[in-house]
Amino acid sequence: MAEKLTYSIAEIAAMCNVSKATVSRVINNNPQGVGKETRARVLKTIQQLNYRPNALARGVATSRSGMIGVVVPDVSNFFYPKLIRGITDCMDKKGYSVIIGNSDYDPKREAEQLLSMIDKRVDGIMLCSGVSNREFLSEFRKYHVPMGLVGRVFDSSLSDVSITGDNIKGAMKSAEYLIQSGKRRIVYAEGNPDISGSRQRMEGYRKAHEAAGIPVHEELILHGEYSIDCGRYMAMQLLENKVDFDAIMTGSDLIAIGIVFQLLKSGVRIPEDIEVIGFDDIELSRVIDPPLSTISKPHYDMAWHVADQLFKVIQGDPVPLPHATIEPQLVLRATTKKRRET
Amino acid sequence: MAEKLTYSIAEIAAMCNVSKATVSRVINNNPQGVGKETRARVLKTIQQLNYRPNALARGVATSRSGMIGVVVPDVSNFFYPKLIRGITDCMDKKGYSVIIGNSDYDPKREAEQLLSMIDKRVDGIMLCSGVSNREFLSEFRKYHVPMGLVGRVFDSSLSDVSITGDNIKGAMKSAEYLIQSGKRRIVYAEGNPDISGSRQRMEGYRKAHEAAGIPVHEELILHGEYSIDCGRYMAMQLLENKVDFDAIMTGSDLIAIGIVFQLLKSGVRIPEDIEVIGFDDIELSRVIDPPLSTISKPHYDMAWHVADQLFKVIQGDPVPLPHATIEPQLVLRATTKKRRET
DNA sequence: ATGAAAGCGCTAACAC
DNA sequence: GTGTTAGCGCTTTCAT
Repeated sequence: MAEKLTYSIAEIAAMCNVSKATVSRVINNNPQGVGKETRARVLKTIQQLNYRPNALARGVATSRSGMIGVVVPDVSNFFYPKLIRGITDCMDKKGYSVIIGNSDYDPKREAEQLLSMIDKRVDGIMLCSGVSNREFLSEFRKYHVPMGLVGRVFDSSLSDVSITGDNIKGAMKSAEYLIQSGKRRIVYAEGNPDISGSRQRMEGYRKAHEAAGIPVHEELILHGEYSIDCGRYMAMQLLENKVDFDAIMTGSDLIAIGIVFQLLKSGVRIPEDIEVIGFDDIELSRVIDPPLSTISKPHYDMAWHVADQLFKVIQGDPVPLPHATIEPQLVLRATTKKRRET
Repeated sequence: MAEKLTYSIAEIAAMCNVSKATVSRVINNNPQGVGKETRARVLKTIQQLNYRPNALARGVATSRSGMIGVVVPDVSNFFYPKLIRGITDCMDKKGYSVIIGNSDYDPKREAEQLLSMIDKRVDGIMLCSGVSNREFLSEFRKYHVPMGLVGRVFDSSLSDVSITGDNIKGAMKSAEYLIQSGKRRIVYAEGNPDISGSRQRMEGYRKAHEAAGIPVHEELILHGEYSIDCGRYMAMQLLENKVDFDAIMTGSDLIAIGIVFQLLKSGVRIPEDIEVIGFDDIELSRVIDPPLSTISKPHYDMAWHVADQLFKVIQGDPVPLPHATIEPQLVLRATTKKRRET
């Protein structure tokens, strides 16, 4: 029946013949300091009027907004939704709202998003696959906002909590597996080489070769972008240029999926002729046909974990292990041959 | 060098020997009322101190938060990220931040998200594939928050702007195409039958049959959930129960994709033996192999459009055509046979 | 061009 | 148990 947008604590107070303080106590479920009977009366008119406390006002009064910011490169990239869900699920449980922003891998946009969140006085920020350089990030720390990083490491001063997959080990596992299977000309297909993760995986690829005492052929190293279409294109190039290769590993499932589809289309049999191993284990990889063998990290859980840690930081609780790195697992599905356990 | 989290307008004012009002004028780029020289001075210390205006305080003063809320069933469902991107891209351009919430198709959770956004005093709400009943929605309208609906229609009083694909026509196109191809036993695989979109598509399926004067076989109508795994299961059931069918249409691409993969795996040839048509045209459908024939709506653009309209509502600008319904297109890819245009 | 002051809706001492 | 009061950081009207 209300004709107003929303009532204020003062109006409620007036209607109940109590002070604003009392109403405040009631809406905050403050057990102390308000009589059973008064509380009931206040509660009732709050109910009737559909009163909703103003979180903004509360925010300026307490300097805690009840919101946290999440910035990702692109919500609509297959990789990020699961991450976001991990964060929102965790924060939901804590009573926090989540503001989201896309950077499109552009440091300038990332900075804008971050700053806009500062303006909103978010209580914490989760930065996923950030592209900012350490100079900016260290500048940014001046705002003293609790900061969680997922998918990227820096010196620990640049974030309060973080988690990251061990890209080097992940890529090594992939390469080692293929090498042990007898492969000697393994294509390595990666996305943007400027991203730290790319460089680390590349390092893993090289290390595995080195350890096995077999040479790396530079012409087998491909760079493009993190997309299925790019994978398709890479596969076409490999075939067209009659490149000599006996296996493929990638820095991203999307690339691997594109490669698999394109190779299959060209009559290459997978895994009989060529084995392919992706990286990331996005949901898509499990549901496509053939299911992709890949390097797996528990994204959802990782994101949840950092969000949970970030919450502790916000609360001022101690966080014993703020910076975790988790070792990815090789998941063998249908794009690699079945073989006995070593 | 700052040791504070953030400065206030008062501090800036003091340091510059001006009043808060002047600083306020400067940070709001108010062209009037502040001398060139004073403005420069204020701007300089703002710069030096990395001052950032407090959007919360601004919000309580102006009763405009600069945020809009978006609620979807599940960010990590393949269907929603593109929608969200359309909204965030549009709102970003307007200078708005976006708060996001998941409902998991649960009216209770949806209500909680909506209410939480009211608390945050969002300037508008975009509800995607909402599951609230009209009672709640009409109750909710009491808060007078500009509301945009995407993917669902109600009487126009329940939202300020909306867009929706014509589910009936979409399903009819699908069914008509198959019928004209000579199919007489078309499986219809749908998700949750309680969702309005499901019912509408079902209606399209029946109407097409009716118009063609061919009977609907109830045993060909399947219900489950909107997922690939469910599609797989449905396909197995069809085969196991030796159901007699000659084509399949679905209410969701995810279901169709699951069906296609499973059928292929069981040796059914697609499209030679069985043709399959999905619904929605999510990105996934284009990139998998075989690419899925489906009913297409431009999600990203639809979302952007409603967001843009919502912005107008917020501004108080007139919105000539607040409620749009767009006709989906049949997109023929590899899960239907090539045939001459009719 | 600039300032003083009231007010937005709430919280948090402190007093009674 | 309840009220008073002084902020929180900003905008905005009205003087000057």
